[in-house]
Amino acid sequence: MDGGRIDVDALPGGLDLQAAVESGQSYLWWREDGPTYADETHAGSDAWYVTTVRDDAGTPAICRARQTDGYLEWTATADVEDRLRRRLGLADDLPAIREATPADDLLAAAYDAFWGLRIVRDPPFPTLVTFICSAQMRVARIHAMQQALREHLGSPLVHEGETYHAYPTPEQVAASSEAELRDLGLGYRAPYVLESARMVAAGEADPAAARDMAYEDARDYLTRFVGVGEKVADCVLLFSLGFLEAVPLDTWIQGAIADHYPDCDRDSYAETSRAVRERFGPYAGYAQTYLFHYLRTGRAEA
DNA sequence: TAGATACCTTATAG
DNA sequence: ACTATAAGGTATC
Repeated sequence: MDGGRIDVDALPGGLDLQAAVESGQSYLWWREDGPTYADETHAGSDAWYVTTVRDDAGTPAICRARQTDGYLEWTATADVEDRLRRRLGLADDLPAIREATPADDLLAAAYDAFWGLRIVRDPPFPTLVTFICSAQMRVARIHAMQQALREHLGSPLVHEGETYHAYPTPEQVAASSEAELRDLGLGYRAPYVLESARMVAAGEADPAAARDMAYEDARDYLTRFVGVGEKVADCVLLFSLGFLEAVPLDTWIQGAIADHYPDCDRDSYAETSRAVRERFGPYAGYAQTYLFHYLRTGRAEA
């Protein structure tokens, strides 16, 4: 039994834990008090969220965390503070990031609506699988798929008398079968997840290897995994590997570009991506994440 | 190298 | 009830 707490007011820009883990960038946390994403309009939640983390040796641990009374507090089966800080992007200087990004009314409104939302640094393999699963899916179902993968393929762990399941390793997923993954609701993504997991387990490719590459090389590298195109590759770069300039061009963001930033709208993904990065700068991914959450939650009605 | 189409499954709209 | 449509796209032809 371990745990601790952090004064979120001491962080530059504070923290909005709920926004961080329920804004569609991470699917690796779940609420204890009910279905995650069940009510996407709820605000100010101090609910407990649970996830699993692994140390450098691959040993899994449980971490329960919540934000309340100005603190981020947690209990865990091991000392997870350093990993938790990294996972939640607590070192990011939000005011400096916002200041460095060219302002406009829409982006300003998105920043104001969810100030404290931080970009996560989730582990590479689970992030890869998550966003392979995300094709043509709603966020609530993407999350449900990850829970199914945990419960059916992951190793059990006990914390405070409760049994949890670690996110499955590449080996555990690779040892599964397409039929089994289809039964978990992955649909046509099942063979993609299976083959990509096999590639990682066999040492043929490693999503973490992209971390040391130049941005566009890293994006290109990740597309060698099955089921990974430019958009999913950008999600892994932004939400796992710390490439804050990566801008996943999904349907929501493409719509926003067409409506609000038509000068960035080009013929191909690669060219639009480049135009968006030139306009918003090295933290374009932060702008993407705030805009996506703002648009998707319907706060932009006016 | 660009463009069109199929794809699992579920929730929601009509 | 029953059908059409869309959901954080990608692979294939």
